[in-house]
Amino acid sequence: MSDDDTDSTAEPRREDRDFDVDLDEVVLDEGDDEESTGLFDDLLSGEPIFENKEVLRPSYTPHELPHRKEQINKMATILVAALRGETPSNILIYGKTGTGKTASAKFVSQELESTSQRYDVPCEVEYINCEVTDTQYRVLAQLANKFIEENEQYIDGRIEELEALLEDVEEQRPSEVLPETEFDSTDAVEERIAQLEADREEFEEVPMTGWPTDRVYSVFFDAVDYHERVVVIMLDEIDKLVEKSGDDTLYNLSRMNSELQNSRVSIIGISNDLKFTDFLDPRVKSSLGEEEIVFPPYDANQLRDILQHRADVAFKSEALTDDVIPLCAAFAAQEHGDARRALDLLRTAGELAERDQAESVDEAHVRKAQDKIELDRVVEVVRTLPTQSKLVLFAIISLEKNGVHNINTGEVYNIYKRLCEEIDADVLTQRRVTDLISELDMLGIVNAVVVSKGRYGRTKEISLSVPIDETEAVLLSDSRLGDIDDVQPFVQARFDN
DNA sequence: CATCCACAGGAACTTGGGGGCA
DNA sequence: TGCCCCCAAGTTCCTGTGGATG
Repeated sequence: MSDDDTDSTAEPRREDRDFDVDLDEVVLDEGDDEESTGLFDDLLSGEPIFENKEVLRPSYTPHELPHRKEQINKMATILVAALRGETPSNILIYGKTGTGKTASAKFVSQELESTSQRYDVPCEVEYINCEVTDTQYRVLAQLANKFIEENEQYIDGRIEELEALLEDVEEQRPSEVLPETEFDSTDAVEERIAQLEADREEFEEVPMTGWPTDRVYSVFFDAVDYHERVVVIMLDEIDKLVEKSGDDTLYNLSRMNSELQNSRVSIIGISNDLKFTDFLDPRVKSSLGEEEIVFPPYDANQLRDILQHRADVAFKSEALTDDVIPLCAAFAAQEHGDARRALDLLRTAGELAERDQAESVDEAHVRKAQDKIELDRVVEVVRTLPTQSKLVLFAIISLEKNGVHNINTGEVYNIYKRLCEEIDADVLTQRRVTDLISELDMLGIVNAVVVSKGRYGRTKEISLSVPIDETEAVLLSDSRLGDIDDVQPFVQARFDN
């Protein structure tokens, strides 16, 4: 469902990053428009490099996950309990971005669900990405709505069965058919159908907001408990949830089992952060961490394997020169063994080669891809920043442009205030601005270190960690910041003081 | 060695906008 | 309509602090 397009285990990456590829492609038609035909012919005639680009996209879930057999088997051994109708232990999965946590977990849960259908054991897996759904209310609401949907399907299924049963009864004698079922008369069957229909009417969709949380919880609880089954709740990026809204959600989920009548709940938590359990209530911690599985980063050799696997499908044969895959693997291995990054790199390199109408992808394309990915990321992050953060960033850039290095909070705040007045924006307090600076730091746009300068106080030393001109251009393209004429006077004023 | 700067950053609170419900 | 809830962003008030300086 909608999960697949939000499955990123990585940093915020709100949209697909292809948006600016289109921009570049538009530029292509400036040069060669002598003929009205030929625009696309040229592009088509070049031997295409890709055979099937889809398998390189982050959203693609492979059928095979090299070098993850051990972890997958461990998950499977824990989860078979569900197929025996028992409650599986809760699982905590650790691993950095791009180590295949989500892919493996999704793979296992797909297998689990399909096996459970074959053996006719009621078992369901629900996936929630806590980076998107990051409050207790939203998690519960989303789960409640999913289970309500499930229940409606379940009821429809039951009603169908029962109606078929009634038909059988009409054809044969009730005494021959009914004894094999739980019913002793056709009336009882009809009653049950009416009951089910009434139940279905009672299900109430949980609204996005408005209800008290405990009401959402009880709707969710009833929905889960409606019929017998084992429910596995998969919480991706669980550390984000704990960070933002505490461990109440996890506490509620983990104590559910003791109150459920018909069903059993088991939780799979997926985390980037090894230490996030430190903030948990000890009870939650012990119940959640019954089983722990660690996904170590891939090393360069493993990455090479993975890339090779996919490249065989993704590219035409001979489309890659020999050093492309090792190089992609090496770059990604430097980024804590991030397979997603490696695949991104390979795909982007291929796209660049395609655009150059090159015969094959070579080392230079990979290096260009490396730069492009980083720049795209920065552009996207900066572009989608809230106005206030943009102003703060702009203040930092202005200082940097005027040769001020090791900028401190006070300086940023002063420039920021002037910028706000200039474009008639609300001026935030310094307290808030320090938070905004910290956020920029976490996004990797600036680098902020707290230093003590003795008598001259304690402050953050801030420096820009992205290309200055490109970033400035992105900021100025914002409709509100576009009005700023020249920053010199502001910064100059600083020196006058 | 104490002092004291210039903030960092935690906690509680407010504001305003999403909504439900009787 | 008035009262309830949830949430993000922001404010107010506050205590804490590393180390050059007097």
